[in-house]
Order: sequence, then structure tokens, then C-alpha cells
Amino acid sequence: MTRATDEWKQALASRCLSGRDMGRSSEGGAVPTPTLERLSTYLRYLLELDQLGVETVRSAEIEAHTGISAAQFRKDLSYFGEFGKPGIGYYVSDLRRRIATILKLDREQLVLLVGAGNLGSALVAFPGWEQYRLRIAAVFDNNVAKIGRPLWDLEILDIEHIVAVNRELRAGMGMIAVPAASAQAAADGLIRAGVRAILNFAPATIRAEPTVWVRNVSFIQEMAVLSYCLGSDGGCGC
Amino acid sequence: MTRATDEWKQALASRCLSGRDMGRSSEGGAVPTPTLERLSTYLRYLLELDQLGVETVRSAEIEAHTGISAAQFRKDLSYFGEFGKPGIGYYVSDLRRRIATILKLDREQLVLLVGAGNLGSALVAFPGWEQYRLRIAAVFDNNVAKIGRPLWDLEILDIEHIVAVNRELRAGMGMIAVPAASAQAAADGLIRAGVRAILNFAPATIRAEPTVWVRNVSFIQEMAVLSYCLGSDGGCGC
DNA sequence: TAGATTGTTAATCGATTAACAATC
DNA sequence: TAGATTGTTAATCGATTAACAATC
Repeated sequence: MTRATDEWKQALASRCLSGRDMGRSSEGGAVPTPTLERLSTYLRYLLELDQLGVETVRSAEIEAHTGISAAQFRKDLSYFGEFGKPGIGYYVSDLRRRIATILKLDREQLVLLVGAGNLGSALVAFPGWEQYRLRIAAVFDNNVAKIGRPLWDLEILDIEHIVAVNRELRAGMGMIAVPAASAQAAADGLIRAGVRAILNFAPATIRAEPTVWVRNVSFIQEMAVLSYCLGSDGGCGC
Repeated sequence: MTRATDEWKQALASRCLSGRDMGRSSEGGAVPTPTLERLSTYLRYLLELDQLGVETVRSAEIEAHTGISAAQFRKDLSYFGEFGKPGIGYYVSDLRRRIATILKLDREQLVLLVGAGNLGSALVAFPGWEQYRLRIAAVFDNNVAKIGRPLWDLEILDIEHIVAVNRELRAGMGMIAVPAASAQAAADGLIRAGVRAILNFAPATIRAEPTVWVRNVSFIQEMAVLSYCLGSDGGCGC
């Protein structure tokens, strides 16, 4: 058995896994992680309302449509300033814009994708990126049979060239859509290329320096939680 | 603007979104949701160790390889009983088996998938299901151009037939991999078919009775959180 | 003005951590 | 036995909720 070095323990602990670290609001206070996660849900609903031409929205309506309580919504916003008018509510397009700015989604953010398999293909084809001003700028793989081939409107690039490619692109974010066994190598490549935030879809734990943010999406873990809930008629932890 | 009925508010609140509801351990106590989520991470690591032929593992090693603290690991297990031997650690294959049983992954669990697009295709092709004893038993779509065609080793079925099909299969879980606009209809179909737990990949809020468990996987929300973290050199909430 | 809804505070609730007695 | 590691308790920490004064 390998034992963790203190370095690696520290690296893990200081990132996303412990839930201990906080964001900073514009006023310097700490922003809870769940607040950041919910901001994106508010943004989704506000984009919907904006497209429908709705002008104002009240916190009670946010609760009705997202399931997040009105009090929670107002508390979440309070980390970043004042957004509404008592007696009226919130101006949809103003709030949408301000939340987008908080999340740095008011400018285009480039994303590198590692893994041109089925999941990678689905990620590139996902139609929602544009609305959030995220753009997958390049796709990489280590499979010579795939390199050079197209993946939708992108050409699959050699993972060996990731550093050189991103010297041009300067993407700040990356996604890992490779098998678990290759996930760490993919992360290392992204980090060498200058990526500072990584979304990992592989069922594997990624090691990275504390300056690199890593979040994990594991649908198999989600299904495991739901499996536990099966059979319980209420009061399940999910 | 539509206002939420109390019914619908209640339905939302009593499911997964608030984090208020708890699971129940075998001893009747409440199990925190984060504990259930971590159990699946432990299981993943234990499956790895088991395949490597490792016989015992200590909580400090769990911490080193998963980033979840040793104290947290022991606390999580304590909701379900005693699993280890002081001075020794845990027997890998025993612990693996017992965690699988807690998560009801000691038997095959059937899953219905709605949506035979790129994401649905990637989900069917995902090689990890078998290890968790999850099996996608049928795929449904409402697109006549797709119905009847194969998706890997499955035939894409008409969503209209979902109730009849699941009268045979008796799957308890479902996954939604359709555009946001169709997500609620997909959920309604799954629920009519008798599914009790749903994993929703669409960026949409699903309404369901409190007896149906819903969890959401939203990679765009994950990317939004990471986007917020960009630029902060440390102390980001993710 | 009267009614409605915000922003914020304090109270509650729940999860994580640290420490250590029990025990292999 | 001595050393190691568990299971559990109590303390800490953080997030959610409820209530209400401020204000449109």
C-alpha cells in the first residue's frame, strides 16, 4: 500500500473535497460553496424569464420554480450586495447580468476538453454552453486513431500538444472525460497547459496543487445514493 | 408569472433540494446526505483495492487516496455499525461487500433511460455500471426517427410504451437525458412507469411527489462554480 | 398612505473535526 | 505486553431558517 505524503494530503484537503474552503464576496467575506452552486440555478431561471420577456421576479417565485427557499435566495444574494427593491422584487435582466458577472460568465470563458470518447462527444454537442458564455475551444485525446479526426466542429488534437495549443488559446478551464485510469494524466496535462479549474467526470480522485480547483461529476455516485433511497418511502438522505 | 401551488412547493421541499431530509441507518438514526455520497467514493476505492488483492486498509489510507478525512470515514461508517478492527483496520472485501449492501448495490438494479441523444448514448456506453451492479435495461425516446433503431446493444423504444415495458422490467430507477424543455415530461413518464428514483441530467427543475427521489447532475452548474473560482488564488468556495 | 417584499439579524439546525477510551 | 487503530463522544464550525425592521 502506498501511504499519502503530507504534501498530497495537503493538496487534497485544500481543494474542493472538504467543503472547508470558502469563496470571497466582493466585500471580502467568505461565500459558502452551496451559495455558489445555487447562483447558477438562479441564473438558469433568470435566463428563462428574460427570454420570456418577464421584467420583475420576487423571491417567492424563485422558490416556486427552483425549490430553493426565498430566504435562502435572499441570503445568497446578500453576500454580493443589494439586488432588489422592497415591495417590488428584482429586475430580471439586471439580476441576470449581475449574477453572470459574479460567476465571471459575463465574458467568454474557454474550456479545454480531454477525452474524445462518447462522453466527450456529448459534452461538445451540448447546446447549453453558449448561453453561459462557455466555449469548448479544443479537444484532446491520446488515441492515434482519433487524433486528426473531427469531433463535431472541432479537430481532435494530440494530448502531447496541449501545452503548445493552450499557449495560443489561454483557456482557464478544463474537463476530463477519459477512463478513470487516465484521469490523473489528463489532469496533469491540463495543469501543465495552464488550466486553473478542472471538472472531472472520471470516477477517480484527482491530485493537484492547491492553486488548481477541481470539481467532480460522478453520475455513478449519484445513482448509488438514489439506490440507497429506493425502498424508503420518505425521509431518505438525497 | 405563475405562482407555485402549496402542493408543488411541498413536493419540491420534501425532496433532495433542501438537504433537510435524512436517510435512516439500519439502527433507525438519520444518515446525513453527504455521508451517503461519500459511501460511494469509499466503495470505488475498495473495489480498486479488492482487485489489487489488498487485504486490509486503514482509515488513514482512505484519507490519503480519497481526500476524505480518516475521522470522517470512521464517522460515516458508524451510522451503520462496526466495520473494522482496532489496531488492524478494515478487511477490504468485507467492507466492500457491506457498503455495497448498504447502498443496495449487492443486487442488480435496473435503470430506465429517457433520451437517446449524445448524452444518452454516452451513458449506455459507460463501462462502469456493471461494477456497481447497475444496468440500463431500456432506452426511450419520443423521436420517431430514433425509435426502433439500436443504441449499442439496446433498441430505442417509444416513450409512449414506457409503462407497458416497465410492467415487465420493474426497474426502480430512471435517468433523464433529454433537453430541458422535455425533462418534466420524461420525469412524468418514468414516474407513471413506477420508477421511484430519478437522476436528471437536464438543466431544469423536476417536479415530483415527495415519494419520488430526484437528484440532479448539472455539469454547466459545476462549470459555473469553477468559473467563479478562476482568478482566486486560494480560498475559493469549491 | 397601505401593502408588499427586501436585506439582515439572531436562532436553529446539522455536519465536521478532534480527542481519546476501548480493543485488537 | 506495547503499539496501532478503531468507534464514539463532545466541541467546533458552518449553513439554513425564521422573523422583522427598513423601504419601495
